[in-house]
Amino acid sequence: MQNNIDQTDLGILKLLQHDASLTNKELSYKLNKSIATIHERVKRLKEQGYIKKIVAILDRKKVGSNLVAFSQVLLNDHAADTLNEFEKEVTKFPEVMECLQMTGAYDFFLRIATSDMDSYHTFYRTKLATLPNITTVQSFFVLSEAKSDTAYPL
Amino acid sequence: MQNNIDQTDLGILKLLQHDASLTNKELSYKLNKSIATIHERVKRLKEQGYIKKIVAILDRKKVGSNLVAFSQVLLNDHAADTLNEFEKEVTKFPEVMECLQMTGAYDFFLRIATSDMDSYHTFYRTKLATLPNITTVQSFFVLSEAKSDTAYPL
DNA sequence: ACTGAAAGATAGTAGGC
DNA sequence: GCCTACTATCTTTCAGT
Repeated sequence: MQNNIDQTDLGILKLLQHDASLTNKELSYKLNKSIATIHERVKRLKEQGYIKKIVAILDRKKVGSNLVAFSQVLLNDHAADTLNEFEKEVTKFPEVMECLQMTGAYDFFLRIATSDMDSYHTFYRTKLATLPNITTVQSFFVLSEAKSDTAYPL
Repeated sequence: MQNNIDQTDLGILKLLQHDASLTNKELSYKLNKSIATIHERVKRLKEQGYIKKIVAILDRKKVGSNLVAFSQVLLNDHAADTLNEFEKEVTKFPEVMECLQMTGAYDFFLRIATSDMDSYHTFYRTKLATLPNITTVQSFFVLSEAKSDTAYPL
């Protein structure tokens, strides 16, 4: 944490990462600052990259992503080029929401959203498994989400 | 996917899940509808729960979450009460961003954000490991994020 | 459903403390 | 760095098609 942000900035970040539809007026009331001050802070937090983006979180089942999988991928070669090439190709698939390189027995964790098991199967056979240098893919499927937050502890 | 949404609604969802700072005016231009129509659609998509919330996505390293872990948890008892109790308690920890019940050898996947390995260790010893009925916890740490999206394929 | 236009609210700017 | 006040822009409502 770079300490060029103060308590007011932190307050703004805490609130906006849970609800970015709050107006500057509402923030100014909650944080006891003027609207102009809040406006200036929020602008700076965006410019300096503390706030990367504002997004709408959708109900995944309502938009057809009924099946979410975590697939752990092991490659047969760990040269930088091989890892980069895998990342470059796998991140192109819209089903792949996340691609994380990890410690442990596998190289990557992928979060994959599809409509059902058939379409996961199709994704696996026609997209994921066609990528070069894959040794093993082990997949787990989400049964339920007791918590699903994008907010970091602040 | 319930089919009470049309191509315009889908267009709105596609755009807003990547950038919710788009104004109705900008959406109306991109989707060739009037501002009032877009306004009405967005309002309905929120009311019907397609859009669950609008959030700011922060730069995790800038706000001190330098270490992200996925911890797989196995419980020693799979009665509904035990599972519910675990979920109820573990989701209270602010470090736990996600708690997903999963298929496979483990019961839960937790996404845990801390500032460094020391503070992960403290979290593990003073919070996670104090919960009852845990048999095994296996943790993997994020090395890099080639893709990290909240947007579902639409 | 969609539109255009009015009314109300918010974002963004400027000047001063 | 913070404020008040002003202007520009956007949201929200509504009568009309």
